[in-house]
Amino acid sequence: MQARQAQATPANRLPDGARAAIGNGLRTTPTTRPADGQAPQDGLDLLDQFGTRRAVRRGHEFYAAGDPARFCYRIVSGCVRTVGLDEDGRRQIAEFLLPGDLFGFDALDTHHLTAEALTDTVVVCYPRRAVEALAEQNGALARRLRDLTLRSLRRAHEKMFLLGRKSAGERVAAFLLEMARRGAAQDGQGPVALPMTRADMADHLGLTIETVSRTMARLCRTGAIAPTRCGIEIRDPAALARFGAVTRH
Amino acid sequence: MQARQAQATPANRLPDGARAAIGNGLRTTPTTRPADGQAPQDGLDLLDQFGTRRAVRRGHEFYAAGDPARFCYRIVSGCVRTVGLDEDGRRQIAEFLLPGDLFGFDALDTHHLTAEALTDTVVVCYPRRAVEALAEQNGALARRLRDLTLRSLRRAHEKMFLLGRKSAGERVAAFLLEMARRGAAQDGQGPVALPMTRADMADHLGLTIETVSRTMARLCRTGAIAPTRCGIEIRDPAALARFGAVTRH
DNA sequence: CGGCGTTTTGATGCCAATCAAAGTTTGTGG
DNA sequence: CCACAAACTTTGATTGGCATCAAAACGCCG
Repeated sequence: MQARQAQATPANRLPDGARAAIGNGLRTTPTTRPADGQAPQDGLDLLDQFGTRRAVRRGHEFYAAGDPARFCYRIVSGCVRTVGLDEDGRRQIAEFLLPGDLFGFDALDTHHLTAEALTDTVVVCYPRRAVEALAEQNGALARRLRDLTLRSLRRAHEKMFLLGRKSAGERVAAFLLEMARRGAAQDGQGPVALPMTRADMADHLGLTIETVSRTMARLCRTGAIAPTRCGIEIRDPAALARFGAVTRH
Repeated sequence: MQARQAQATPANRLPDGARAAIGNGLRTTPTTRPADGQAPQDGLDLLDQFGTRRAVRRGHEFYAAGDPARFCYRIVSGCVRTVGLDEDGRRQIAEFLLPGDLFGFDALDTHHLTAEALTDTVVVCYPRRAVEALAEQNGALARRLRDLTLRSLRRAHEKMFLLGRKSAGERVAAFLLEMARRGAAQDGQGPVALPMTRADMADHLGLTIETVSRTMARLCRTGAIAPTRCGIEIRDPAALARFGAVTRH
């Protein structure tokens, strides 16, 4: 795969907004969302008054499994992983979170996963007490929080399907397409930032690093994707979607 | 699929005209929980006034993936599975639900899984509109519903770990221990009902029927469990918990 | 440049899938 | 109540996909 495509750095080098402009000054000012005069339709807007900005360096954790759940977060920039670990050191990454995503809301009294910054990350941080208190009184917010959790649950079910029933090829292809979609990819084509390591992908997809690497190499050879400096570029979304389906069986 | 449908449409509306013919011989008495004078600490108690009893025969479905979410359910007796299916016919069973369990609450506008009765089942059935309306006004109920979903999410994450990182032996052992725990087993010993088929277990654990069967046979040979008429008996919970750990690697 | 962590690539092995068939249980109809 | 068909389960033989082991190539940062 080291075919090192010459055109590796065209003008469109910025698209991974995920990792652009991260570590600049961390203020702790009460955050207000991108100013817009619209009415607070989204119950989550209510939280903003309690939010404080916080920067976390790559590799550091927001909270660990078992910690009392004191804060919830919204990502401003950067990338986060939620990790489950077992006594043998086996790891399962539940989700990768990108700018705009919320995390830490999936807790009862304590967190059951660990949340770590994949890259230098800036978040808005909400005290859980405030969230709960507000939700108690405000139906819209409560509703919104439940929706959030329901969506998360739906994704988890899809992931269970992926892990239980899909081949390595399908898993990798599905993952790349998901990242493309979430990375605000235009029409499914174009560059996709992959700020995580192969080990992270492997632990997310229930595979080994070697299998992930081999599978991506194969995808490159078929021309469905091409490697870029810090991610890939999707050349043929349809081929990518078909992949695994052909390999399997 | 078998004929077994008494097309009678009783007094109360059935959820879905298409598949309406689910319940036969169903009374529609307003349900009250086992009478107890205690205050309604549990927000869910509020729902009882809206609940109606309904019987569904084995193999029939409560709702299908894609259906508008009109009802939620609590199991009185019987057993239910929530199923995800893909175009190739591959199946993933998200959960088995037992008496006392709730299901159908994990929906936004439509259900994304199918819910089917594993055995003849009796449920209490709550109109979703009523649930939502009540939750909008009642913070305790809203909170309770979110907790419910959060617990479900936590289980889903554990299942992702199981599917992504555990061996066949560990999966089967974990499943049996879980069923034992949920079946109100005394101290983890004793009989465990397994109302589902091997195919169901396989589709829940991301394995094949043959592998499930072989693994259980091995567990029987080691004396950790023993077969019973319609399930198993756990003879040695510790050995069961160790199983897979020794086999793996 | 040189050390180190990550990624790629290759060789080999093993667990679980697949293929196949016998054995058992369940349900149906005579 | 029995006979038979269909579905489910078990067991065996074989294959194959992914893990594991191993080492080279690459990229990063001091």
